[in-house]
Amino acid sequence: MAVSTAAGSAVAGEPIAGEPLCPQRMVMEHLTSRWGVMVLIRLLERSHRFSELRRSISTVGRVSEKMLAQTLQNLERDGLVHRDAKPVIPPHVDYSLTDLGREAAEQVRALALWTNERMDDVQKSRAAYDVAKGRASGF
Amino acid sequence: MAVSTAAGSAVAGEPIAGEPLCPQRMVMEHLTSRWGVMVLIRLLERSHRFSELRRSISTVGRVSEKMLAQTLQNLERDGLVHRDAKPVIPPHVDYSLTDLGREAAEQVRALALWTNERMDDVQKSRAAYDVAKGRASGF
DNA sequence: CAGCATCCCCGCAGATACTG
DNA sequence: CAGTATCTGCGGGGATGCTG
Repeated sequence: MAVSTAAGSAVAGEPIAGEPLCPQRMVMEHLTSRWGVMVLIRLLERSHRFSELRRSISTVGRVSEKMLAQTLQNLERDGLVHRDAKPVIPPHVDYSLTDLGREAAEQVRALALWTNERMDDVQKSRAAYDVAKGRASGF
Repeated sequence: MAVSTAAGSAVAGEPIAGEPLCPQRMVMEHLTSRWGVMVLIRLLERSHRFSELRRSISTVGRVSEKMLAQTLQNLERDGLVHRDAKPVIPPHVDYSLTDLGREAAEQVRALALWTNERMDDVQKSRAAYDVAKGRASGF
């Protein structure tokens, strides 16, 4: 495990760090992230509390609190989600879409719906592709 | 090749591996991946050759050949992109959208266009959020 | 209940080299 | 030209523990 020598970078003439992504790409990432999609779609129906969202989404896959919180923060920062924290004990926080967020959510939902509708075609295409490439699933 | 040392796992009672993502999520990933979006939008105009795509996309950020190839393979496997390899020297490969891919590309483009249109609002929201949180960008 | 801080694994993706 | 193969780093994201 040759730990020493910073090695990497090799020739190096410029920073090794990947470019920071243009701002629009970042919005897209937030909108289409694994849980961003689900959050937006759920909030399109009605506002939800934190753990309400979590349970609701759990039908599709487990969300860690961390990732849900992060997702919500990203969306809030982008002005897509409104966070209403009521100063009571125990804490009660409602999340809802802003007008901007509603627009975004409609787009995202359209894409998600299309994906669901066309899933069969995609699956068939995948199977055909795999067979053609000899990557049999059964072997 | 992904040796994946099962090692550690510490407490673990169940597999450490993250769940494999439902098939629909995988399609979404391909469609909205960093380069997937660009590829679909470019191919919506007209068919492109490999390096044509690469150059065209490079206005937005550098794509490694590896990632472009991978992106195209994913989209091809999902039946969204058609690959036409002409048996000549030097090689000549044309990529174009299938009917299914065209539908997908329209959805993705709509989302991308919305993002561009609303970018100003998002940026303002971000700035306001950062100020409110004390994360001043200048200070 | 709704988070934040910390630790740590493993898989995405860039760089480099080689091929038909 | 249009890819493949191989190595490696870095950071996304899960698990756990603590707080208001």
